[in-house]
Amino acid sequence: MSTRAEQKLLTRRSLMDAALSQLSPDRGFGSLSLREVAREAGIAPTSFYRHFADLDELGLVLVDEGGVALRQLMRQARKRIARDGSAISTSVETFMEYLGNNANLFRLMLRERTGGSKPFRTAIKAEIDHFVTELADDLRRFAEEQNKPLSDARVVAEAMVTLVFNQGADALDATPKEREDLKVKLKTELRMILIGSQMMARHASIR
Amino acid sequence: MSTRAEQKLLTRRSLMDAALSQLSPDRGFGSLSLREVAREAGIAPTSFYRHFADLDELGLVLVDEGGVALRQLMRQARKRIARDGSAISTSVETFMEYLGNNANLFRLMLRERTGGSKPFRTAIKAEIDHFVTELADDLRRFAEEQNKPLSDARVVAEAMVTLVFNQGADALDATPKEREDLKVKLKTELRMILIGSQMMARHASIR
DNA sequence: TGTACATCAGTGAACGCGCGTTCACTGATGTAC
DNA sequence: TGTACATCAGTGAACGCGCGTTCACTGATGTAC
Repeated sequence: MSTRAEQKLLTRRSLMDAALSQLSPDRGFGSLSLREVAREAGIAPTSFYRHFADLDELGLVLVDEGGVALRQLMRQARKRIARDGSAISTSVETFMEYLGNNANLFRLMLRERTGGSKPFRTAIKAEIDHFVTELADDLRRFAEEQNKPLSDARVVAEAMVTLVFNQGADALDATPKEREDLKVKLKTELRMILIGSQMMARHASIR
Repeated sequence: MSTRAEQKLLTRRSLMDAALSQLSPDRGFGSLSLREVAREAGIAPTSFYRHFADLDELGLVLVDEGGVALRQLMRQARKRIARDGSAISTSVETFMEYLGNNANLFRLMLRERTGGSKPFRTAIKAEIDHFVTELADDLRRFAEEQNKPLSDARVVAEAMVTLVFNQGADALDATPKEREDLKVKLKTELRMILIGSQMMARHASIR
């Protein structure tokens, strides 16, 4: 690749990192300004337009990155579960680890999921939907392997993802100690759903 | 009450309603402007200061109103459950009804819970925490009446509230048909948690 | 009840500020021959 | 390899805009006597 093109990619990266770095518990993507992001990235405001049509376009690229992170997370979790067993505990640990390493990326996904503009919400919903679908598949496979049938695997997956994401949002702003408590709570919640779903499947098949 | 004081309260109400009316799936409280709200309320921007120190102060009053709505909701649900039974189904129906009648008030509570400024998040968390505590009490009482012990009633209540609020946020932007599907899904999720918690309590007491 | 004064919700002009966006430009990098 | 030209990432000045906030004001309502 040529020097000029490489440099351009680096600047683009700076802009994306600058946007991410300005996110915080107090500030959502919607409160960023183009000039602020350019300033943080160390370029003139006008140069922003060499890379993105507007802030939203940059944001959508970040959402894509968030989706990639989610898929990595899922792969990692599967690998660890295959090795260590204990699906729920391992998944929660893996999720929290990813959360810590990509705090602002997840902040974006967690917050704009409800707060952002239409294209944002749509894009994030698509990423999460994909995640839910994969999780539902895993749950069905697990259920079959262990011969413990599940009722409404997709609903189970959705509920789990909702709980994980919400506790995740809380964990982002929590102290390490609180974070441990959140993990314990989250594992309990997921276990309840799983057991409940298994019981419902049993009763349904008896009747 | 004097005419002047009455008029002042009416204007104050107009400002709060104006702020609420500007909320939408696309626009959070953070994107409102004082001038916009004053315009919508039909007064000069400068008159705003006769009623609130700034927009955040108005927002916090709205959060208080949201808390009142939540407590009403809970009372209403209890009354109906006492009459109709079917705690989960009745609660979900009552919640969705309230959601429809106070859409923007709930939008505020649901969104600023994660997206807003510190005082906002704190205020909303306090309201939700209160709600969770009451729900946990109800769950324990129910469990005792029916002689079906529950494990971790508070965790159950938190999980339920998280799921209800999240589906609620989705329901706000959904068509009536989608809303019915959401209700069914939500009831299934709540049942899973309840059954799961009962099973966990049984196993814990056996051991 | 009538009068003189106090209160205060609402006003309109004015301010400085950061914003997004346009434009014509510069000068280093890349390309054709 | 050397030269002439093309590309294009980054620039700085300039624009109009809506914003939050201040200020001295107005005039209807309220109060004291």
